[in-house]
Amino acid sequence: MSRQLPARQRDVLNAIVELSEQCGYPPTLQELATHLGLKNRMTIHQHVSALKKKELVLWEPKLNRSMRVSSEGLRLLNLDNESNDSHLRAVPFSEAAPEEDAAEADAQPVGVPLAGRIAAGAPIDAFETPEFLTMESDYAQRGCFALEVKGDSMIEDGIYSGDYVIIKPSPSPTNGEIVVALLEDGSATLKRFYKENGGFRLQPGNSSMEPIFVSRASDLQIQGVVVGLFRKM
Amino acid sequence: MSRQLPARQRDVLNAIVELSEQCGYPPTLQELATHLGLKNRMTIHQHVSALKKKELVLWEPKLNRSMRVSSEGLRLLNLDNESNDSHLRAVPFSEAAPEEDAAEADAQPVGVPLAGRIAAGAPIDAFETPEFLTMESDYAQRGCFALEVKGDSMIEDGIYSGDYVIIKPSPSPTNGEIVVALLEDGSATLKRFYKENGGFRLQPGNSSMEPIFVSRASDLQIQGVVVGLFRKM
DNA sequence: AGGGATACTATACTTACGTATGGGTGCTCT
DNA sequence: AGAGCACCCATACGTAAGTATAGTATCCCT
Repeated sequence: MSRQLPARQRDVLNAIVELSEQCGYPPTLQELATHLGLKNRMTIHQHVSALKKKELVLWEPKLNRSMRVSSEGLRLLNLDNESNDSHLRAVPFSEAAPEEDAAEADAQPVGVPLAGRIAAGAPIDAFETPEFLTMESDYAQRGCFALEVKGDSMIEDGIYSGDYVIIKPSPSPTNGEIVVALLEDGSATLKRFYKENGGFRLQPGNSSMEPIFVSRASDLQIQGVVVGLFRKM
Repeated sequence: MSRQLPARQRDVLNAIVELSEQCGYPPTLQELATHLGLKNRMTIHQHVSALKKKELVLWEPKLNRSMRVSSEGLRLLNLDNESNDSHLRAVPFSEAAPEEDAAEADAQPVGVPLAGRIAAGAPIDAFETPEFLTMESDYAQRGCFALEVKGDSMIEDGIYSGDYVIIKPSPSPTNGEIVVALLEDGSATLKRFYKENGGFRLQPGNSSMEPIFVSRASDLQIQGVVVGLFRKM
């Protein structure tokens, strides 16, 4: 098992993600240091170097703000935030950094310009709502992952084969949510989740398919709930 | 009309977008300069300052790589790339920059980790496909915008009310594509586009609705074609 | 003809970023 | 006890980035 990341390195990884998300661009070593309450950049330099060697972080030497968390790095964070929910945020000694985070000021979402609303028959408010539609900014950096859908089990909910569903890891969904369920035989499906009569019902969104009933919780493992859907056309 | 952006400023705006996209982080003034074939950063500094004053660019003074194109800036680029297709790429004097772009090397997409494929009944390849699902990185920075859908005109194509469609501006779609059509009466709809018999047919994806026929091209304006769909759940 | 906007250049200063060097403490393992 | 790791610190250096100042050339406008 190649996993066994030192606690502080995971904190750093987390901080990179957080700061990148907040500012729209990756942090510098100094910003990371003050964010984590450290007095010296060199400490961060060592940690990030270690993370780079493990290929959890992409980092061009000598290049300002070139840090990015790799695919593996993000997945590792997902897993950790899931299983280890009692873990404290970060910030080792001083709970709040003494001076305010300079980087924390100008948070602004990155996204696709949201031009307006298109109604069937009604006029379009062309370019009147200058907002952003944020997609991966909301999900990518924090806990979520994507799955490609194969099959028609949720077609009546507008989830088609070939779509991508965004999954937020959550072992205990509420009734009616669409979940990724891992069954006892090792198969995984996308179904609507209902807890009832002491058991569970997994309801497909396809009237030609039958619901699945699971009585024992140990036979059912919920990987997460669907929080978004994306389709390339 | 507040629009009338000097040609070179739009080039700079474009370059910011391109380089950001390529590297995953915003460029420096120097990188922009060499990318545009300029010998001195100061030129870029002036242009970006102008862009900042017009609020087309967000830029923290003295902060490395803190440039970002604003909402207005992106929209402006969309419009320009659309209407002014004869415009040359950039690069004023020397067509190709003499030295290779240092920033151009390590392009790597940013996105949601794509964990695997979920099949109805088949086992999930849990965490075996370490790729990324890129969403706004593919669209945001280059020409596309989003619209929120209201109505059921495309429900049989899995586009529901409340979804967001990603639109790529394109005045001349090919048959069968889903387009945003602006009709002569000022209304806008989402329909499938067919050019036939010298006229146009706009086919809803809803069998309880009738297609719209338009005979004169001047009565129909295509805002763009749907290249993606996004749903928050 | 003059004013102004656009566009580019050169030189030089200041700062902050990345990095090298050299320590320090506490823990675990053998 | 010593080796090794995780974790932190301070100092110092080279360089690249942002910026201030100053100057040139072209074009358009009234």
